[in-house]
Amino acid sequence: MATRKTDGSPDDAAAGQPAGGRRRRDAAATREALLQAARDRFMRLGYDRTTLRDVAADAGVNLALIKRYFDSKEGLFKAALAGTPRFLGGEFPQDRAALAEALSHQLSAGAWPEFGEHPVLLLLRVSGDERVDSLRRQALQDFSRRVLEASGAGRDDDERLLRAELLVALGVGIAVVRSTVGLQPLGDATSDDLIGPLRDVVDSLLG
Amino acid sequence: MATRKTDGSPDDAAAGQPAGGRRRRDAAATREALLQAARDRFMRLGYDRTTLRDVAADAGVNLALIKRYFDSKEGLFKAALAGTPRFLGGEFPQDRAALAEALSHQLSAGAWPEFGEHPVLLLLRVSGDERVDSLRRQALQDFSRRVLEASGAGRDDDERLLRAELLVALGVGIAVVRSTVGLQPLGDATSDDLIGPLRDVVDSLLG
DNA sequence: GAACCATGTCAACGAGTGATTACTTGGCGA
DNA sequence: TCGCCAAGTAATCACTCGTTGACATGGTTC
Repeated sequence: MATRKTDGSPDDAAAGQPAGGRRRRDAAATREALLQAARDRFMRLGYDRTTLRDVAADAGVNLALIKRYFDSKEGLFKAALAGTPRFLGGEFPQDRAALAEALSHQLSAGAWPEFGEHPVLLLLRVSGDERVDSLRRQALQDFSRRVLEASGAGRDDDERLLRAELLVALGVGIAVVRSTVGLQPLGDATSDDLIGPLRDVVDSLLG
Repeated sequence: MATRKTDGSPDDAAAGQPAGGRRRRDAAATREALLQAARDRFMRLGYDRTTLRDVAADAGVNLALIKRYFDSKEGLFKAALAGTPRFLGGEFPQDRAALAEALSHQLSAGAWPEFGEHPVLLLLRVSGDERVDSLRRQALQDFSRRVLEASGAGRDDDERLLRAELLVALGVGIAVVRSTVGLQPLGDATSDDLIGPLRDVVDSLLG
């Protein structure tokens, strides 16, 4: 279904090759176009429902080039994972107010326009391959660890650890609920809508 | 892969036929065994990675019987969905303390032993078929609506609605995080571990 | 015991998938 | 201009999946 465009239609715009005159043989641009298409598909559909033919079609590129640049579907998935930006930016907020503020922005509708959905969803998709899945788990645990650190919880404080993880779970849940059910008003909530409740939650969990 | 057991090995124990002497031709038991195996697979692996051959093998039943009893994979999925028990029991708790109490039990590790994972996960799996997915969405929205009612929010109060939905998101997030990442200590948290933090969250969101 | 039908078995199909190979083409350096 | 190699193409293979129809068999009814 959707829009198959195996024809040479010039909508490989995603490539990002700067010059106006688009070249035809550009390995870097091809690779990038594939990556972007792959991230989009993997995030929206998950690993299994994403077919390499569709990714190649989205990127306006021949199927066999996926093997050339990423070797396999698994390789493509790994590369897509690796390109996922760090959540909550480079530095984590260091106090509760800033944390709530950051969360309300990161979790608002329409954040991550270049991803369509919240990139954390990429980390939830089961690939079926244990090597890939462990990579996935590792990334999500790293994320949690940073939230823990930001919350000021020591490694030894089990209760505070649990509370920080509940905050992570809330973020994951928001992204999941929004992507799978159009639950309103949460689905379209802006950062202004979220900041109040999130501040309350952060305070009650980590206060 | 896995354990194919097309032979007549007597591990159709799941069937639940009461008498000790297991009968060989028992439509109801066969149907139930298929349902149970299907729920398990769908919940752990999602719709796509669940193959009918594996479900049939788990149930110790011939593949073609799925068509007989459920007509198609979609039919099997629908039946599995329909059998999902209502979350939070028959009556919703009507005050915040009771709600926190109920949530801590429903979301504790090892609840739902007959499902393995929290059944809400079944509602998050995309099937790819729009008719099935709308069923799925409907079920999850019904669930949210009941939480809203329990929270005492009126339909007109958008902020309270949002706050109740955040509570739903938290529950979903806990189930998802636990199923996809073994995040500790959340992964093994008991209802005793959860009750404190959850009480705080419920109060801060709906208080 | 015979007829009959629900239950269960078997083997195969067609579609779609990831993977792979042999081939063609474009563009750059000498 | 001419090789040469990276970039891109087309075709196909091997395999798994859901689905299907023809067939076997048990057990109930008369």
